[in-house]
Amino acid sequence: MTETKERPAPSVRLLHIQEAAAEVGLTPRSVRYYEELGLLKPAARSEGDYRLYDATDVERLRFIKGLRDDAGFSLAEIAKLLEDEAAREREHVAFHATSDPAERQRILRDRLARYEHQAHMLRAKVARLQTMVDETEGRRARTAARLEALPSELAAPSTESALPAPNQETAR
Amino acid sequence: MTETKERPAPSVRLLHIQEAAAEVGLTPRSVRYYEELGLLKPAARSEGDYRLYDATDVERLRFIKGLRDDAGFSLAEIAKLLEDEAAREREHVAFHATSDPAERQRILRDRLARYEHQAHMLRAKVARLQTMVDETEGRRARTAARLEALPSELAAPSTESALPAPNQETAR
DNA sequence: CGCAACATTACCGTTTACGTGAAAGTTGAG
DNA sequence: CTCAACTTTCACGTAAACGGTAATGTTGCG
Repeated sequence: MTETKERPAPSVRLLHIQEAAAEVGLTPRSVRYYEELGLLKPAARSEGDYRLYDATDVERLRFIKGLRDDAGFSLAEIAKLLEDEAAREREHVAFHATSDPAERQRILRDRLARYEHQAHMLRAKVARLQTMVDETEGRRARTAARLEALPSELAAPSTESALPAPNQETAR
Repeated sequence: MTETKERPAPSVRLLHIQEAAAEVGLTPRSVRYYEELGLLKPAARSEGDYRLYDATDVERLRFIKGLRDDAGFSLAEIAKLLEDEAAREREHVAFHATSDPAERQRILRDRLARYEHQAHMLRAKVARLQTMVDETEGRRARTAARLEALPSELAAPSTESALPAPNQETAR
């Protein structure tokens, strides 16, 4: 690899908003909107006030998108789920800054509680969704069974065709 | 249970819109809106044009609500999932009307295909959601581990009593 | 019957989650 | 240094999913 330039700090690749957004399948507008709602804050700003995103920002965006698309949460609900996470993340710095073990414990417990809450909500949603899958699966199975049972009737054309439609018109 | 009245036709209990809506946790307004979008049609209308819902209507409403709340589908997506189901349900009548086994088979196969499609979509969503649960669970586990690993310098008289955060859920 | 409670259609208002410019400034490859 | 491409904030526009209200008609219990 020929270095055309020195690479003093390749450690932190900061992305412009379009790159970050594209990375997770969002538009810059949405990302700004999420920031407006307090869902995240770019790791930094350039000299000219351009938003600059790091890896954790991108992951956070991905998580947000998952909550929205896959879990179907509203942005307001997502905001609650991540509520003070931003503020707490600032305290993550405080974690390393403090030497007080009680303080460290408090911070970690807070974080733990949040994750447990998130996992709980998600699992509840998975459970309800699974119920729907099962129901649909049940309907499918019953229909499949009826289809299986059809051939026998193929032999006997009219078993009970004397069933006049009790209601319903063909309107829509 | 003594019958205070004759029960000439207890077979089909038809509900007014408010009863049907309440049954599944919706508002009459939403139910009318869903009808406007073509998601369902009341089984009948009263003499004065009141909407009247039967059991299958209620089940359909419940399914719609599940798709919206639990699966997070938009009403447009739900419309697609149930798309011709309404039309096909009309054909369900045709199923009993026809004596043509080939026709019956076609109808059932159509129905089967729809259920399979629905189950497929739901399972895909469950899978993605499960991934999110796992990720969150992973973060939780790592945080828990770090908490465990905290130096037992807890000898320091912390201001807070060391009661393990009562993880209370306010979920409905 | 009488009438309170509920229903119907029609229409306007609201919130959410962005899209779409406009005007002005910033970046960075060449 | 230039200049196209990108970004900023501000502001207005919009589709989706209903909520509310009005004007009017329907039900059904007493």
